[in-house]
Amino acid sequence: MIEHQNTNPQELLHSHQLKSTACREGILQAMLDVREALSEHEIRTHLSVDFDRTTFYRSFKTLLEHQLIHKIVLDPQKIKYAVHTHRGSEHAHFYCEQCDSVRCVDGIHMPVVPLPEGYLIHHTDLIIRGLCHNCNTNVS
Amino acid sequence: MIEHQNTNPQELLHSHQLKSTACREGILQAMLDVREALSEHEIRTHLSVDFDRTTFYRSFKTLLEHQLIHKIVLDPQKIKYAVHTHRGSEHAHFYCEQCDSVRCVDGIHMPVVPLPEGYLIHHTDLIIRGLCHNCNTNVS
DNA sequence: TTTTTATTGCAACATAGTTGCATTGAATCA
DNA sequence: TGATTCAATGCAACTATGTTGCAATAAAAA
Repeated sequence: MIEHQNTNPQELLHSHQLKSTACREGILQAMLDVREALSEHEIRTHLSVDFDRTTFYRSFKTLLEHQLIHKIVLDPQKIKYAVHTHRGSEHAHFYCEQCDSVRCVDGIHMPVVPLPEGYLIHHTDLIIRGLCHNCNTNVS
Repeated sequence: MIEHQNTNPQELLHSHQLKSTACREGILQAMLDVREALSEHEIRTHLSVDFDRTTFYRSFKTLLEHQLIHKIVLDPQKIKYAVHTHRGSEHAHFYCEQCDSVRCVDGIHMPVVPLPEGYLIHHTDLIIRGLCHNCNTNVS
């Protein structure tokens, strides 16, 4: 149930043949700490050191390419990143429209989509939008 | 199978109690002509008249709010819009990673997601990425 | 410890979208 | 038909999310 509990950023990076740099480590550490999908801004505020935006995005790109993290696109101005855990690569994401949190959702079998002849599927993204337990029950 | 064949932008707008303006009409006309989800740029090049970007985005916003169109977010820099047809509001989208086209996919039953107690679902987005028939069979 | 190669920071640029404010235009009223 | 009214438009400025080129720097290997 609990992923990467004993895994630190350095180990993660080295196991993927990636150099261990401050920015990459910071990004991974933030994600491992918070256990929710985080935006660039959220990661930035979580870190003590500051990095140039370019460095951040280059780190994201590297981590994405090597599948250490994945990206959840909620809106052009609302992007979140999360570490890849033991879950299958295909899983859904729940987005709470009130508290703005994104959580990975296990136990989903992606729908079998009846596409016309000749279509090839590479990947399927499933985003569920609504209210999380906390925001749904604590009605203001 | 063919939607909005005899529907023109003015009728669409009036039936939704919206003023018929040049920009709104243009956007809808482009979508009805092309029958694919279109980006702002694609709509812009399809139109003869030019509008300010602000006007475009305000028109999108209005059309979205009144559910005449819907938005498909593929990436922060890759956004498409499509007219709402007779399909149910919940349908999947197929994105071809080669030719960059987005098509609405019918006949999908959205997966029933086993969320923890207390969660409330408002909407589900399903995006399938891969190669369309044309790009898959016409291999270069 | 030196070398090599990848990472970093800076500047500049691109796309997608929003807000405030003055002006114009669409639809309604008389 | 013409005046009125409120919404839509255009402009300027700003935000978030990226990307690219280039020189300086740091990480890992020799």
